[in-house]
Amino acid sequence: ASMLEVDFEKLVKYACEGADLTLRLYKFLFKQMEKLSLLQTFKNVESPLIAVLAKMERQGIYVDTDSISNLSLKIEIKLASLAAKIYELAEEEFNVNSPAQLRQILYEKMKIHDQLGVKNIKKTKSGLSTDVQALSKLSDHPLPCAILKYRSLSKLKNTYTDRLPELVNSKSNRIHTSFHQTGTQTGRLSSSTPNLQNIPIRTELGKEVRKAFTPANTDSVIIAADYSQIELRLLAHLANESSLKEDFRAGRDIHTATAAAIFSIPQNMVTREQRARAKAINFGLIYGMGPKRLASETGVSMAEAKDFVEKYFKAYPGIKNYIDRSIAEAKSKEFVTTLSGRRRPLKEINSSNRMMAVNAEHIAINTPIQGSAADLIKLAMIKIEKKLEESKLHAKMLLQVHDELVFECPKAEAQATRNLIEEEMEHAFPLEVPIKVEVGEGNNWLEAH
DNA sequence: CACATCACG
DNA sequence: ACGTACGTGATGTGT
Repeated sequence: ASMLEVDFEKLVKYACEGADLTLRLYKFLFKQMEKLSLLQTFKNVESPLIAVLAKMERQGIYVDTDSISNLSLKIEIKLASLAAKIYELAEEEFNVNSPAQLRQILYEKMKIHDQLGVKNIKKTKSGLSTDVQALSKLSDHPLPCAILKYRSLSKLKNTYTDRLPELVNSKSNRIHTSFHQTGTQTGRLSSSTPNLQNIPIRTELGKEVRKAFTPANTDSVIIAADYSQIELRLLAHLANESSLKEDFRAGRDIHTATAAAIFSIPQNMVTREQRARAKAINFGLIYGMGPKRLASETGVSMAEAKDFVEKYFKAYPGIKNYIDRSIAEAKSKEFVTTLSGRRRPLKEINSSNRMMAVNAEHIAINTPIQGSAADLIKLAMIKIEKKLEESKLHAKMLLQVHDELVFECPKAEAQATRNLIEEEMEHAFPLEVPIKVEVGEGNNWLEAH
């Protein structure tokens, strides 16, 4: 029933109750925020962000449903022929989407892991895993190989190409996501119905999906602006690490610079493999990695991985110091904080359960970095929205994807808009390291990168 | 509703 | 001997 049909007396009671409870909640929660020193984050970041997000949700993003429906048809044909091939190889028909049935076929009926002599298949609670990591080890056999292709196609079709056209609003002809400010442990946003923060980009067919996100008319373009290495830059700032800061100030390729430092060689002598290993270390650090995971990521022995980490900490002593300080501080306070003062409780860090305590240590390293990056882009969003309004430019902010902002903008204003976005993102918050933003434009979201 | 899987940063 | 990095949301299966 519509609100207008409800009995007036009942409506009055309902509305007053809503107002009363909201006020009481406000008073209660305000005191809580005050106690936890969260007022700064609330006033400077979360509160002004509300209107920005509301505007983005209401604005929506245009999707070329014709091209995406075509993609669905294409995938459907490929899926049908892959399914036929899978049934032939398995010598029976079964539900390929069922991990349970798949496990039975691969490991019990055909024993493909034994055939190929593959040992280290990881287990889930219910038995041997059939996830992408496991099947990749078996991909010399045509059946797991076909299943991998089937999986990636059905994911693309079921989650994106079939679903997105259904979610186009018939009044606006656009897709309207919901952004959530309170859904994550770190201060990042999340996005749902649909989640527009996990639109494919890594595979060829995935890129086709991203190409369907276009301006609504030919007079406009999509602008995408990405923070470059934002988490490592924040690490350099938070840890106050001189060498890492200097690498960024000099505009060096950070993974190459790290490789040069670890292997004690000039930058121009760094091989692709050395750079890849340095990248894995840089990446792993942000997560609070251990040498075991590093060894498996880079394909070296445990001893070598330990050696890398040791050399890394020698090259960047500030990082080692920062990690030790962060964990010690987290243990004494039982919470960690970000640039804006956002906090994440971390009682588990003093747990007598070693697994839980170690996990909490990883969180203690990662959350200030990930959360500060979230603070930074939120501040940038608030400033950009304000500046766009003041400058009478017509660009619309459409999406935020953690280190990226997406806009739709009249072609005639594209250059001025790009300049504005870059300036505000790079100077959202003063840091000890330069912040770099890569801005691009195009006729779709993929081209804009 | 739990689980396994996989899309993204 | 064991497990084996941080943060999300959507889907299909199976109970």
